[in-house]
Amino acid sequence: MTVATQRVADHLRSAILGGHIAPGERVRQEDIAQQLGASRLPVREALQMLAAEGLVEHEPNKGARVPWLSMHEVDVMYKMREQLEPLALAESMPFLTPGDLLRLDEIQEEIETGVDVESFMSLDREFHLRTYSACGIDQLTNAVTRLWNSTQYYRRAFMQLTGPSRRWVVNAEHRLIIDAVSRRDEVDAGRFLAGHIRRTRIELRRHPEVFAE
Amino acid sequence: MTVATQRVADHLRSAILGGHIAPGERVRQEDIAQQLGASRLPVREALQMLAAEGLVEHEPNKGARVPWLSMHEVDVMYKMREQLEPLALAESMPFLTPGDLLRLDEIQEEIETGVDVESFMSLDREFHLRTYSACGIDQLTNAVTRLWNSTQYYRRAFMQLTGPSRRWVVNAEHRLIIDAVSRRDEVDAGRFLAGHIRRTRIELRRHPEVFAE
DNA sequence: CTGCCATGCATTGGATCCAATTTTCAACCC
DNA sequence: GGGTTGAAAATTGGATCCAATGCATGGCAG
Repeated sequence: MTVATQRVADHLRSAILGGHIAPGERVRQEDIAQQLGASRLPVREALQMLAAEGLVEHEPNKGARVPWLSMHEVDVMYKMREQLEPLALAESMPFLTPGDLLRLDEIQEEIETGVDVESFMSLDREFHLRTYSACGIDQLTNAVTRLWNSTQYYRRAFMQLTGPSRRWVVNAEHRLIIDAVSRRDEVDAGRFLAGHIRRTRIELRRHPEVFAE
Repeated sequence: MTVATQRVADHLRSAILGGHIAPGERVRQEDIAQQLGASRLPVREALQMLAAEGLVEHEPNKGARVPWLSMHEVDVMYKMREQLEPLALAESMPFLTPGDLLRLDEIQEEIETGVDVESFMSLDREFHLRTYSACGIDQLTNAVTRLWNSTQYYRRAFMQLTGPSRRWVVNAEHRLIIDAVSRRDEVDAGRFLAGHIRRTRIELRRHPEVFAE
């Protein structure tokens, strides 16, 4: 079961995260199967996984499609991030090596060179998620990753809309977080991280045109 | 796909939550299929869903089994609950009807009659989860429900071990929460709820014999 | 008697096939 | 001309079948 199913699930996940399958769009089993040279069966199993992750919706006899999220839904998901990510960072803190800290710095330096939207999205994602994975608690990292995945489309739409104008705020916040993590100050780190997420949420709310309805 | 798969998934979920399939136990596809009078295919798809929910682990060519959780994992999951459930309650608060509040009171009264472990588990679950579902944000209620599901086995083992001795603490905390919710005081309600979960977590940590290793 | 290897059984992984439902599109009636 | 109804095509749901992998038992050699 697993090998083909896993391949298909990974493919579909990155297709959705990459914006190649947009909200509202239907995912036909046969299409994906041919595209990957597999039968429909692994595709169906992969779709069940993605449905459980919230990346697709499944209606009986109608198939799978990527769901639209309302602004309110995304807003609440950002509030969830605001609660969970400081916890994830605190749980990871004891396991972060000097090498991890160096990598954080590298990522941030690259972000500050003023990369394009796609590169920024990928680097920003790594900046946050790689840090959390050190805690080793799958249930926690999975929950956070799911929140990132489900909201990725709207984050991209927002950034394409606003451009890199307020990128300097992100940089300042990231630097504060890096600094606190380096000092192993989990209270400060959590505070800065929560503030960072909170500010992003508020800014996102200023652009309702990104969402459904 | 969905009707049979959903049936199988629901069946397996309640079998695991009911303790009829314990951690470490293997879930054979053929067994479940015969048990429900279906073919193996819906079973396989249901197992993918449960795997994504964390209720089973899937190893290639070896099949699915219910995973053991370490004390540390459960501890972190309780910390996640401590973060998420106050948020869920706050988001639900505006949508709670007088009827909902009445139901909360009913449940708590029944708990206070001194029911057995199984009834308590079910009533306690309803007390918490039904409240949150009013918020209407699937991503939030699902996340919380998953945390309850994954830790249910250890909660039951803990209660069977300690008996109803400290049930009065739960009752007092529930009453505080009900009262705050009735007053529509989301700050107090969140505080009491977080404290309730936190105390449970600490007490659970006193019984390492419940966990793996 | 013990440890290793091989053969056979059980279980899972994947593909193909058929039935059921939905969707599309066109003809027809108002 | 627009809306409704019908049938055909497309798509999904479910079952059966075959291959591949893992596990256990038993035989053989040391």
